[in-house]
Amino acid sequence: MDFFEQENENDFIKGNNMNIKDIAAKCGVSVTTVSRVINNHPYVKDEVRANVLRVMEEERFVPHNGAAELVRRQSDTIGIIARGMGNPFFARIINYLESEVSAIGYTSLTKQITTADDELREAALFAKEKKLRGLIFLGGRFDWTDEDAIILNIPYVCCTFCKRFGAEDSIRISSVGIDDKKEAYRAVKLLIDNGHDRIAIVLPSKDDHSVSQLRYEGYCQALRDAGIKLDPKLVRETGDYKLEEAYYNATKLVKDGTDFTALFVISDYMAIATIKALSDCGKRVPDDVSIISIDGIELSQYTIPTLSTLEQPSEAIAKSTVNILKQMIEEDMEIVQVYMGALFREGNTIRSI
Amino acid sequence: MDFFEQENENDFIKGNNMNIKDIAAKCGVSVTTVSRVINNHPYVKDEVRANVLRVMEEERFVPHNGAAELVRRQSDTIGIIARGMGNPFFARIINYLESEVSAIGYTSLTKQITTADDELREAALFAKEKKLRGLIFLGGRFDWTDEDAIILNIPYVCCTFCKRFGAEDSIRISSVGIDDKKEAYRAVKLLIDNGHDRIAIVLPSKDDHSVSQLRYEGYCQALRDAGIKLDPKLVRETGDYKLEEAYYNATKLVKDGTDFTALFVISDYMAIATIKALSDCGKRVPDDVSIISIDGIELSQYTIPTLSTLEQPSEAIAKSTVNILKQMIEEDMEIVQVYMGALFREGNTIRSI
DNA sequence: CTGAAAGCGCTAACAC
DNA sequence: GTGTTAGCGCTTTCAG
Repeated sequence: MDFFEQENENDFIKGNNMNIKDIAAKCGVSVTTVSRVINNHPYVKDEVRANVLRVMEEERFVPHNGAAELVRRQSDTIGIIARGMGNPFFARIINYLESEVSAIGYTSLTKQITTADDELREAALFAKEKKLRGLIFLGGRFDWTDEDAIILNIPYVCCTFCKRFGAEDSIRISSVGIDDKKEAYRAVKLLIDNGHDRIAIVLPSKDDHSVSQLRYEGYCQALRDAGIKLDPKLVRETGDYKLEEAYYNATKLVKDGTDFTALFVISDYMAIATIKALSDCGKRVPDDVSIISIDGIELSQYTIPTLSTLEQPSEAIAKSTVNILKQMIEEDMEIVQVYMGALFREGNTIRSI
Repeated sequence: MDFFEQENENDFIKGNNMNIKDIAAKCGVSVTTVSRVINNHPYVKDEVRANVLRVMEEERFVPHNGAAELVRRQSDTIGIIARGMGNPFFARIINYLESEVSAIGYTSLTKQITTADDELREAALFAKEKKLRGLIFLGGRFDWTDEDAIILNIPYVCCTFCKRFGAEDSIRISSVGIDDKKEAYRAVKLLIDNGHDRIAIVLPSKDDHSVSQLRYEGYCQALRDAGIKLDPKLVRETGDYKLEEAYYNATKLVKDGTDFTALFVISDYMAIATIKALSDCGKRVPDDVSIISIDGIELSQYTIPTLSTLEQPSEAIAKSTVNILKQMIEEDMEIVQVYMGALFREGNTIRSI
């Protein structure tokens, strides 16, 4: 007994880098048996199983998953490719995605990429290097063709961005998210219904093949349907999703002397900077300028005044994304597109005129 | 020629899951040689190397790193254990850490854990399972003893939290961050120097063994040194780092009718909710209440009014963290503690009285 | 400069 | 129920 304790103590201290073989030896069984208990296979006598389990616990043994994956020639890992974690909306979605992935019994690996990276190429490398089973794209741009996508030989789902530009008719991708164009339409219509017709928009780009473009289309459509002529001076492109640029462009919008009474900002995050910019320019929200945006991040409830926004059902989106991917992996499910509705969260940034 | 093209096309389409052996065959060399060019070893004739490289490119071959790690019995991966990515401060630090890790030639794997998780246990599992070379703890609590830490048999450094509670005299951990107590002291002193002596504090906890506790100590010390008696009614513990709780507690502070003219909030993120709460209670910042906090997140520049805060040099902290870990891994460097100074970013939330 | 062969830690037939 | 054995894809001696 003393002997055993001593031995354990030593293993403990030296970091105990044992392998399945050592455990087998210690238990007086074969590696197969140990492997069986690790993987919860049947056909192991209860007492043997119990003993192996006990020894593994004692030795603080953790199997080397990588070796197992090598044999199985497949991992149980799902990759998440995220463009920009700076925006709290994405930070939150990533959280939901990760916990959902683990809930369905897979492991997740998140890779952040920058705007400059070629997401398809990065994804393909990531997938091959880590032998991923599936891929989730978050906040991407969509300018690839079926041809391009062929380098991804595993299932993938686009999260929070849907429509593909270019080959509109043959959309061969799965996606989950809100209908960006529709919700943007709804946001702008809300402003119009409140009597506004000089409605500016602050967005990264009109044609970057991301949600920004879709939301812009919604903006245009809403104006058109209301018989309001689109005034280019009211469209402000920031080039990216940064607060700094949003602030700068909103400031410029005011300084340019362009007349406007309402503002649609592409995302809550950027709206925060916009509100600040207006305030610094001496414009009151909503007395002088009404604001609405999309996303519904937690912070939108803490701006002054509280932001009126269309909230994305982020948890539901994440859950659905992961489940679809799971079905694509396990049951060869077909491509599907899921559109979820946003929820209007009324704040105090819209005034009727 | 036609034949080759056809062949390539097929590989391309079928996902081209080749291995080093296939490449070797295609090049008419041995796997060793291919391995050599993959790992940039010398002693490969230039033209052979060029040919192998070309074929790998053509086949879009990506070596299976996992198999290599298995042989080397070591990965080149550094793990990042993050408690709470919701706070933009952490989101940003993680970004810096990840890019710094890749800059020194390692790969990073980030694992998010919740407040409830036992970070040490999670870390130990993570380390063994992924055969990590080193570990970075972010935003953790520090209530472990040397005994506990023994289960980590790899180097690790704590990022943005330093001091350990409990065994104060034998600090056997590396850490990089600001001196939380000192900077909190500085923040509160700033309020005092502006004539305030009824200074409230909103913080997660007075004794949770996290930065919250350290910053609370700084608060107490500053009051003490100024001869101001600590009033328990001015101390508001939220229990966590959430906006909701910060809002609730700040509101309650006002509703309770406690007299105070200034407020020290433990983090910028929570300060945002606090400003909102005060505003909703009809208190003007800084006219009725002055506010200061610590962190210096980007958003702090977009609150109304602009938050006065002590900015953590997050990029420098991340760089230093990674470099220290690198030296610990590669050169068996000793434990070190690095304290960096925060920078006062003057906003408009402090008023002299 | 190049290759053959021996594993890394683990799983999965296949035999007993 | 249990053990033997042949690899998974790669690196690394050790001989040429």
